[in-house]
Amino acid sequence: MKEILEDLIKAGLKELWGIVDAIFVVEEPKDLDNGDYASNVALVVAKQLDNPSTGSGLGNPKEIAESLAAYLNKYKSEEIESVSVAGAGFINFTLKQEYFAEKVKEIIERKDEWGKSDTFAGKKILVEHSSPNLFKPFHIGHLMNNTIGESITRLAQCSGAIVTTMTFPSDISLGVAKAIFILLEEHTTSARSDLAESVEDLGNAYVEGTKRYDEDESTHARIKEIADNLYGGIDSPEWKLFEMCKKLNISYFEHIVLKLGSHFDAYIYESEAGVVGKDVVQKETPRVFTQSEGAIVYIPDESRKDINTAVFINSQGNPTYEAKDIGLLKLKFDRYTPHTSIFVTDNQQVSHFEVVLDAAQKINREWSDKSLHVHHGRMSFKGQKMSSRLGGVPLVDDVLETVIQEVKIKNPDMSVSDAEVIAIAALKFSILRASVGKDINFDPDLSLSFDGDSGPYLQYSVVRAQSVLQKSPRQGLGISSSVRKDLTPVVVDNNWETTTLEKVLIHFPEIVQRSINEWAPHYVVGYLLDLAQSFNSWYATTKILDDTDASNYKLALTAAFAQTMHNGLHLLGIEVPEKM
RNA sequence: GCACCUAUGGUGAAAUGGAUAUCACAACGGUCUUCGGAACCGUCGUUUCAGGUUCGAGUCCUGAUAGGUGCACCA
Repeated sequence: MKEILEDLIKAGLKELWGIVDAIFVVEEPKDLDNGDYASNVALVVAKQLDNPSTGSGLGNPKEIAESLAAYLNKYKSEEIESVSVAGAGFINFTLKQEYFAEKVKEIIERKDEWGKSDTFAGKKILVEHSSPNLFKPFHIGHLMNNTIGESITRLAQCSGAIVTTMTFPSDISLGVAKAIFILLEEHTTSARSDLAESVEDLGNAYVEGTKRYDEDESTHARIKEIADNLYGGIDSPEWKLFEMCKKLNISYFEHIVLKLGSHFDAYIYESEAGVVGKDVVQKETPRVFTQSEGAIVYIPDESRKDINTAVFINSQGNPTYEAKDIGLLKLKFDRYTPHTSIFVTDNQQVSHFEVVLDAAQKINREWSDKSLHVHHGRMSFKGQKMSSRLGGVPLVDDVLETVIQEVKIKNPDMSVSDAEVIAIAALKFSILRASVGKDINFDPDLSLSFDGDSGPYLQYSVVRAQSVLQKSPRQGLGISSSVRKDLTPVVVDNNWETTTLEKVLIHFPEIVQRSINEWAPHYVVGYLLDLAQSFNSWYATTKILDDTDASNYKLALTAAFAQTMHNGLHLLGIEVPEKM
């Protein structure tokens, strides 16, 4: 519809003023009372006509809008009810009820395909997120990263791309050597049968190791020896233990990430990227990198005063984080040849990646041109309910448990899995509602509400709609059912007046498109809130199951709503519970 | 010190240079539910400051103020 309107306007501009190059938009109006689509074309064109070099001085937007609207009314396509002018010179289009009924039918028929775009059809997109620090427990920062990364992954899938998901566990560092030192000393590793508890032991060893290293210099020699053996992959008690811990951590990571709704096609470990990165950096010295004080560094050009010099290989000969990222870039592009390679980290790493990508661009242009760094804010905690371990940062397990308990207070009979689905929705929603990049101050006592703007509010609306559909005497109307034979053809009551719900429904694909263009899930969140609200309002004033109604339109509309909400929530990585 | 990011009702947020700045929470008042009240309807209240660009600025530019983050061998 957007394209139809754009073409119509272009034809009008050409016919009336001979303008062919105007840049204008056709969009969903902020307020749907103003029409179903709106355009700012007159405001834009006014400027152009006012320009002395192009002719007359008739730059009054309102008059232009009137002339154009008259033209459009004359030549409008059959779906358009009317074209009018409002405000400073906006052109508003109102569509006929037949058009909305047609869309409702389309939504029901297309099911999970409704809203899909073809922006990146057939293109390969690689998404990296959730990269854990093995040996450190999965904390609230990881949750934020995972939530945003997963949503971007799903947007990418929705864009028609062939998506590969990847994560980059940090498995090796001096810190890890410190932890291994403690574990070797304590011999506690094999004792625990519970996975979570074992992982907790490793986390504690990490903290303890850092402490011992700082307090007791006599440990340094041994810890350095352990680090060398780990970096070198040299067979030794520490190496065996390291391998075992790594395995344990990865299975724990997979377990928790699966619960959150993510799956990873590929793992590239930091230890692996370090070897590759060191090699690349050495080969590109002195062309790209420079020897300095025993280390190999990258010095940006004069023109890049905003980025810093960084060490890529330290004077010990070990690759730093920077070189590991160079290695990661090489591995990503060699293995997956992506059209776009998205990676998600927090804001603290912005300047780090500016340096890395600036250097990468000189090694292989593709590495920087096709990489996209999505960076999000940090999640901090107020609130009293959360126990915080690990230096004040709450762990995902604890947070999730706390929220599940909250859900159960509200509904004690609920199944564990439904409670978990709702708790995860509440958490993910509170992360995705804000634009990516903003810090979130998460206060579970306040900001994690189950009322109003919240994940459970969205879930509730669709659960209720599904419940109505199931109670209908007609069969097979739900999302999960494969046949909706009683809803097609959609029969509309002659006296039906277009509702806000229908007006909101038709814009879903445009919103999805915008989220893909900007890799910004929060547009979907905002839209789904509008959608749920208009359904709830409509629901409150309408009897859907109505024996006196010969048409099936109200059921069809309910099904179309449920489908759209379902598809939208999927993009956010939120599932719909059976009951709530 | 240098660089980057942020500033919107009491609180948390939204807004593609466009229409009367949109939601929710909180507060106050209402719906009295049999298709699910985790709902619906209403009241209250907002763009840090000073300039500038523009027909039009929360949005762009300059400066100030406040906060956050990063700056050589950690990740």
